Amino acid sequence: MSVYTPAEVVEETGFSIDTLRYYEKIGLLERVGRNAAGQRRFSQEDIGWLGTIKCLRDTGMPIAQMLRFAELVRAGDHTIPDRIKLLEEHDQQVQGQLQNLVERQQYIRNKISYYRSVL
Amino acid sequence: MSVYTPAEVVEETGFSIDTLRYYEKIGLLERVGRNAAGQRRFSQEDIGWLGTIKCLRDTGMPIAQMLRFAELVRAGDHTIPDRIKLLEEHDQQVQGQLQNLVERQQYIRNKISYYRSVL
DNA sequence: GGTTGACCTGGAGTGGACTCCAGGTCGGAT
DNA sequence: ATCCGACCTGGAGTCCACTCCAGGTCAACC
Repeated sequence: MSVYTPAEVVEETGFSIDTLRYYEKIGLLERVGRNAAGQRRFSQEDIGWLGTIKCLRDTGMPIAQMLRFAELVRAGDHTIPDRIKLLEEHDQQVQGQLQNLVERQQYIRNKISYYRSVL
Repeated sequence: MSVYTPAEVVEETGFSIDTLRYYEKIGLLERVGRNAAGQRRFSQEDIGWLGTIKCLRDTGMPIAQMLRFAELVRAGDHTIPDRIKLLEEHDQQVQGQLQNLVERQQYIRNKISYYRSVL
């Protein structure tokens, strides 16, 4: 049952230590365990959860919604249908981002082509 | 040579009137023409530029960089190579976003599948 | 036994991009 | 005439997601 120091978690997750503390403060991360000196020692589970958080965050989910998701996770297995719903909505949202991005990228590329053509 | 009222531009571009004023204030939009009463009357060119702005903004370009681009455009045709460079860098950046999004989406979908499997 | 360096806390500050507000001007409809 | 709605200005306020700071603890290496 390995534990991780803050520095290791920073290394592994890409979150800054300030962000980790912030996430704990707002309850996105449940109270992390401490050693005798009061320093954080993250569990394997924490790391896993942070991976999920990172994925949701990097796909543009606002913190408020991640908090809702965190609450569902904590509330137990009976919330799984709600979690599916939340993730599916987010997936739709990501799908929209993707479509939008592809379209816009085309516009940018056309613009570049145009610029090239007038050189 | 048609002109557009603020309300029409809001309608056409999707920017709010406050955002339009803000963009003009910071110089992202060149001083827009006014009628006798001092009200804005946007030109066809303004609309075109706003389309470009919208595309760049919606693909995540920060305002500071859009400002640099605006300056290049204003500086004349000799900056076209620089504009190409800027847009290509941005295109790369968009490409990165896309790849990232696709990967993360897979993770989310796997998570959904997992949740479905435990129901 | 003194100096690092990694960590702690609560709370303040930052940056980016808007968004809102008070107080005012027009021109047209009732 | 007056009322309304669309617009104006300069400047203040908001929101989000961090990020930084001051002042402190602890363990370990030299």
